[in-house]
Amino acid sequence: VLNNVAGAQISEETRQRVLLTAKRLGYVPNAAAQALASKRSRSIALVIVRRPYQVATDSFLTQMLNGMVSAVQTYQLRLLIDIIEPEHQEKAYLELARANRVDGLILAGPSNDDAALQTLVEHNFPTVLIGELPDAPFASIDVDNRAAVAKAVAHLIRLGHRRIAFITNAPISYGAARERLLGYKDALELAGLAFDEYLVRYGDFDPESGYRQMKSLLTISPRPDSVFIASDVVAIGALAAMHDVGLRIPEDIAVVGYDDILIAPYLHPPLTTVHLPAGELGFSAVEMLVQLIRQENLEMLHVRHETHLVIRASCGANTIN
Amino acid sequence: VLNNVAGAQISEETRQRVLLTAKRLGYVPNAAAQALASKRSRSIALVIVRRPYQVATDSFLTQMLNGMVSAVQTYQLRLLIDIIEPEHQEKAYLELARANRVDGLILAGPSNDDAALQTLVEHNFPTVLIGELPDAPFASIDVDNRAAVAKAVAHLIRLGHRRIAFITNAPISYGAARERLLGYKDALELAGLAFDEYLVRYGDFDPESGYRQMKSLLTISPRPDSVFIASDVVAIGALAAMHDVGLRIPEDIAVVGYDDILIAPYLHPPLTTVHLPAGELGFSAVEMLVQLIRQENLEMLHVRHETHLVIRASCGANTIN
DNA sequence: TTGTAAGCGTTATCAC
DNA sequence: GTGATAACGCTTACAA
Repeated sequence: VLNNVAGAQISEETRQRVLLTAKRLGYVPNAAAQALASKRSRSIALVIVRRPYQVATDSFLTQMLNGMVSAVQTYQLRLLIDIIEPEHQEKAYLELARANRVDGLILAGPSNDDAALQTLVEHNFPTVLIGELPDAPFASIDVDNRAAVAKAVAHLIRLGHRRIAFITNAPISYGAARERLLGYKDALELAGLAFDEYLVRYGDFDPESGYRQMKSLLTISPRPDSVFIASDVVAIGALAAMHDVGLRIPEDIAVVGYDDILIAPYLHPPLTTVHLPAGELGFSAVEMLVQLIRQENLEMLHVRHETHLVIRASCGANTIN
Repeated sequence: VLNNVAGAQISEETRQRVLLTAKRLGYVPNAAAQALASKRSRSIALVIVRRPYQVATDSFLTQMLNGMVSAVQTYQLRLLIDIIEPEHQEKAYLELARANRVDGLILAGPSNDDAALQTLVEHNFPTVLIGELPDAPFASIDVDNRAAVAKAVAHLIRLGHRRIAFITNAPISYGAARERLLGYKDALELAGLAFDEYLVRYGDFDPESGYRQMKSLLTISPRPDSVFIASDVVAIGALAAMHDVGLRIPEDIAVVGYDDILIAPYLHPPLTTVHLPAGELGFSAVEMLVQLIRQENLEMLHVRHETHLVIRASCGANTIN
């Protein structure tokens, strides 16, 4: 009665009697016992492989988390969260899986060379990656980073910019950083502009890295006429660097970001940026994981969500994209 | 052997044999079984009572989360996270407790009139509140909001400001918002300045509310010469409103925020703000909860952390506090 | 120092 | 329709 089993062969009277008594007794099923007997913990884990302080600044992550929490609630699951440093990712999350503490895993930011991933595959443990990992046989959810950046950089070119600098969102060891850089190259090439390694800098998730790299870019002569920054959070630091030296945005230098975090419209100036559906990414990551757990067939092993460029004041002209 | 029991009366040889075989077999204890037998799930939950989108913008929350994750790792616990809308807070987290899914609860943002809190008390369930709740018999972790704001506003007064506006961090139904407003009044009173209800506006966690309330404040004539905003995130919106109408900060209007979120130094201009030790708050919330779970006596039922004013460009003169 | 058995609170299966 | 009983994989207490 309590579990609403499908093949219910129970008289309505008994049913009500059970329900009533359960309520009267304040009965709540014991989660551990359920998990033990059913071999399902009804919880999943979000594992973020990142330095903690880099998590703290990442409002994109928070938005994604919201989507996950929402999905988890609709599927009646619990969300466990773990943040582990890139160094000791060894088996940190393996224990979660092996101990059956969770039914599935959502991994954000692991790298290809992670040995633990291999173990996950061998045990056929339900896992969804945030961001694609080449050659990894995992379900993943992502956006087309390369195309999204190409489109945004093309916009800058269309506005007349020619010396377009680029700051990555993260070290180049991260797949997303590589993809975004490729998108930048694509756009340059398409416009017949030469790629200049010297206009590229490497951010590291936080504003401080953006500040530093932008300062470095500003020493170049002639100065870049615009800059694409592959993370809004990093862009916040870069903006500060430009303000520091009295540059006007976009008159002196145009800026385009990536992620469209919630404060992007409130920055000074409001930031033109590539919009990512953060919440939806989180939501569908959970959805995919649920299917995996239920052993249903996934229509798509790698889902890609749409992005679009949001034009605000930081890049000048209010052109339609 | 595996559990490293205290009264260990085991020959070193056997010990090694056990350890070795366990490793060879790839043995990992089943979490559910452990939880069932020991009546301890070794996990705790963080419950945030807030609209999801308001969580997404709140980088202060993220910083606190970091501290919690760190503490949870040192105590070998797991962290479950739940975000529930203020409306149906009814028993949402009660089930977590009653089902013994978690050993303890950290509650952020609940209000006094929450009936579920009462149940928690009755069942004597280990619970720590983020922020104090008057009359609630719960352990809590907080800062002295009132004194912190008073100090910051006093700083503005010392700089010569007289028409100091105030924007709350949240609706006044929140205790923290009330306390901070009281601190503002304290400072005014101490300086012999009249409190003017008309200079007070109510923020609502996000930048949009700050933008809106600041716009409203700017219609006042004569214009306020400064504004204290009881949340950096809300302040981001307020800054945008000031930029919109071409005000120079701090020349035309001085701004002081609250929280000292990680991007505060990178705002334009860098934001003077009350520093809260977000990570430490999170960390010690977990520590307190652990003591509660272990049934140890808490030295202090209500712990208050220190704050200090961080002077940056947004308030003008670079005075020592 | 080692071995044994009861019990934790469910689920799942099968007999009635 | 309903009731009984064996797992589930540990912890804990106690016997050897």
